Amino acid sequence: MAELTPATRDGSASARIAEGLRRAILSGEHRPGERIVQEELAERYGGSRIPVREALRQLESEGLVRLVANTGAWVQSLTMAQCSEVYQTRERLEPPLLRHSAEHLTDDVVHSLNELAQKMENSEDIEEFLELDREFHFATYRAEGTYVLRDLVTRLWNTTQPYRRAYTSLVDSEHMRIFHDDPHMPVSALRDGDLKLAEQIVAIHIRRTRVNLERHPEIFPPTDPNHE
Amino acid sequence: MAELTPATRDGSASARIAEGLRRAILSGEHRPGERIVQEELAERYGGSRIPVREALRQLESEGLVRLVANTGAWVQSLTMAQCSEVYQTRERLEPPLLRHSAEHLTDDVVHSLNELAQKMENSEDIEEFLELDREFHFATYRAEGTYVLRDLVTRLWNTTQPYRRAYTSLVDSEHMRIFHDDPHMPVSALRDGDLKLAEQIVAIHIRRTRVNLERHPEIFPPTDPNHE
DNA sequence: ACAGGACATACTGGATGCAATCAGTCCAGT
DNA sequence: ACTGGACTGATTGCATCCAGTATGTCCTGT
Repeated sequence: MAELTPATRDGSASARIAEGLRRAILSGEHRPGERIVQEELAERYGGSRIPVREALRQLESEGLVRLVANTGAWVQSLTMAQCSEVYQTRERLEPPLLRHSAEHLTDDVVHSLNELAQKMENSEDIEEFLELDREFHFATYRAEGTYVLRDLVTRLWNTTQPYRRAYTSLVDSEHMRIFHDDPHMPVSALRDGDLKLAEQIVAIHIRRTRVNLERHPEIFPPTDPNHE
Repeated sequence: MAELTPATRDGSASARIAEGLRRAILSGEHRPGERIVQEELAERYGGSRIPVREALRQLESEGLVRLVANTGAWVQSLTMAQCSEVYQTRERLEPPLLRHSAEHLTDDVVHSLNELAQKMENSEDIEEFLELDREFHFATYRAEGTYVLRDLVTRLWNTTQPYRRAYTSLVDSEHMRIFHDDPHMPVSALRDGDLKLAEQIVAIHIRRTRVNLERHPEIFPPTDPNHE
């Protein structure tokens, strides 16, 4: 009986730290390129450096943190090319994910999607908007039987979050946001059962965001190619 | 000058252990569901449990290892559904990756692809075949300017490696391998510059493997849904 | 004044040790 | 005989401590 895998739980300290730091990075509290000092984190989360280091390893593997041996940790920063690559990948993955999910979509979810779309339109605060946007997307991707893909997409979202933030605030300051995307559109398509259309809307949305990001190289670090 | 990210190197011990364990899992030395004991690894790689734990965190994030708090680590095992999902994802990602790469393909690479294809046809040993197959694929994916996507595909390959092994030996024992795939086909397509065809060949190859895997549920763990 | 090198500081990497938790075993009670 | 509970061994999680490395500073020599 020793070889069966029990249900997953998570080691308290290191999991807590990983979660907290991930949230801090995604919320913009730490910005790309910023130095992360182990001891500060340890103190902040009330522990020693050991669980901090484990958390950093995990976040490194998720692409949120960059570790250099004997030197330190930094919040990961992407070049424009890398960011584009992530968006191109999303463009490939999210439409089929949406399709999978849509087949199990309940009226409840459609209703809450509508509510979220409404809130997004009315949102004035960028952080709130980003939060709603994320919630909106993952609400549509909440299918049974898709774990791998959803996890993958989540990671892609996470690594590009800082640039989505920068882009949103840019577009926002140009008072362009409302023209760019109407979140009601995909919901209508889903409600009408027009999956093909919904897929296309998602793909176009992702592509447009990428193209617009590529128009703003000033968002990205100057030269540093920082590949592995 | 303190906020610039230096070039990446890797902490010796924990990186070495992660690499070694990854290789051991991929080579089939450790099989899915097998228990991993920290102290054994520490002794094997000549270190303490600290770097072992960091390595385990990393491999967990890569999907090769499964950690349960206060309980232990196991080599990750996938259900058939999860494995199918990975293959469906690969089917989406590898064709465009191939296209990107093909644009930078040199004659040298095409030549070595041909050699690899030849070796694969002549290979009698399953482990050798798996090794060649992997080398073959990643040789075609060696493009400039695609890091994110290649890394992603590598991880997908890694997590399904044990099942690819089981499948190969199954097909092998049925003397079916030669009918299933001719690695010369995609190379010809690439040499002729027919990217569309090459993409299709890759997609079909992945799909066929998935469908065949789905015909052999005995390869996978019996019930255990082990989601996170 | 400037370049090169030695020193000091700060931080990371890793080892050891201890407390906490889990799994399997044995025993008692029914 | 079988179920339930306490116990023990094994293993993980974490904190403290020490060694190694990198960075920034200061000093010396030209």
